[in-house]
Amino acid sequence: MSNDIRILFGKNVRKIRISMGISQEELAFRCGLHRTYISDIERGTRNVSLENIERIAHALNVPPKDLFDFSSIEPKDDQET
Amino acid sequence: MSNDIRILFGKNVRKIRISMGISQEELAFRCGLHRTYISDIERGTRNVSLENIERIAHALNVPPKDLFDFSSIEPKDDQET
DNA sequence: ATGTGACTTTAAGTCCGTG
DNA sequence: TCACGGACTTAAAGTCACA
Repeated sequence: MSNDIRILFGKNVRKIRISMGISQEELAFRCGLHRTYISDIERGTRNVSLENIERIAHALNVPPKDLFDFSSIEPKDDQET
Repeated sequence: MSNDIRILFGKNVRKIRISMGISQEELAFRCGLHRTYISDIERGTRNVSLENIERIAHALNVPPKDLFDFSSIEPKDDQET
């Protein structure tokens, strides 16, 4: 079910934001984006475009591709229990 | 000058497409997107959003984050004059 | 087989609010 | 501090004709 790149992307944003210890509002401010928009993104309800991906990545101090690293969210079902 | 994520993204799409030996038209078909839209993306004139990023990545048989791996395009010579 | 300007439709992104 | 809705403006999606 890889349909939801929006969901995975949002989870990554949230995870990194939380790890930085900042609020959605603070992240929004650092991105120059709207408070409610960040909320939407984290909940996977928005189809974010390239330039905003970059802005968010920059505000989170990570390269954009880190926001697409879903390995820690969607573990490889490799059956390594 | 990391402003141009559109450019870098487009270059990656093109690079991978070429390496697959397919045309823009063929890629467009595999993505379910329009031929001219792919052309625009590769030239960096479009601000592509998440779902189309995923479609393109899928059509190119790479994970989305590969399209954000700019290391081979923007070599790291940290000479930021 | 691709680049490009123009165009219409759809969704991105803003801003007001409430619980 | 955040989820979420409604209404709004701007930009992305998607298509075309022609170079």
